[in-house]
Amino acid sequence: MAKAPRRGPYICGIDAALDVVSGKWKGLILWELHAHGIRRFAELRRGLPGVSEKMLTQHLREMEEDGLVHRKVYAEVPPRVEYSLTEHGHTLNQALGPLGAWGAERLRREDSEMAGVGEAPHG
Amino acid sequence: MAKAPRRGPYICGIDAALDVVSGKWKGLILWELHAHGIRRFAELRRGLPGVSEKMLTQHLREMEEDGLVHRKVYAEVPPRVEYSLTEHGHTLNQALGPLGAWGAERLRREDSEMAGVGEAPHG
DNA sequence: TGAACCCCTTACTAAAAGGTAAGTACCGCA
DNA sequence: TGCGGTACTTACCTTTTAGTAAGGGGTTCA
Repeated sequence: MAKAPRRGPYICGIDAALDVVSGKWKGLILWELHAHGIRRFAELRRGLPGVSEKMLTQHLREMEEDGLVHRKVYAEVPPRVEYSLTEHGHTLNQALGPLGAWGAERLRREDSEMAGVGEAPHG
Repeated sequence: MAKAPRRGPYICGIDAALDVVSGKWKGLILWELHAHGIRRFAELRRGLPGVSEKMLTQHLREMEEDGLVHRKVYAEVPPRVEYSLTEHGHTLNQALGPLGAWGAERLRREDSEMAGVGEAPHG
């Protein structure tokens, strides 16, 4: 395997949690799965504009190892695989709520600054 | 500069927030600053076992650009620089609270699994 | 004189993350 | 026969992140 240099000795909970969600698409995957309950591979791919199949598989596998997503394979042809959040995945999503709100507010702030550029608040 | 490929077009708030805290030591820096209020460069370095000066400077600068930390330089000799959280830094820290709790619980779970390996909970 | 401390900066290198493109194996449709 | 769809895997390459090591310009301490 030679993979997974992650999962180092964590210094605190933030460390451990950030490790699990760091990855370009993991936050979005979590969100998609939360919003739709169950998604198939191709559905996730379409829901994540710009993701490559490699990255999607890779992230999904890591999240499965981390106990965040459940992967159900149907022994059919053509193949069918369904992804959904485990209970830990759900609680993680809830824990990410405040962070998402903070980020959204930050985006709003940036927009405001954008609009206000050039205006010197001379007072 | 040729730096900062970050700050890409974010898809959602989680994205925007994770971008700001992703970095090996940023979570810890946030925590240190939150716990102590004001810290000098060398104090932070001592508080983050294993961090290099380069990374510390780099992270601090990025967090300053992101409006999370305040950097106060005293025109003294020897130089003195004090770091503290801005208001956005404080709110970010609060938003990270639930995530930290989730991570801490995850660590506890891992410990339990470690201890419980080999025991089949047969019922 | 020399050493340590202060807060960095720079150059070089290694490792990790991510992107591109192609291949796999089987199906239904035209 | 060829195309598109299913869910991946593999190889190769680039970008990003992190680590190592050294220097710099001034101070106080021994």
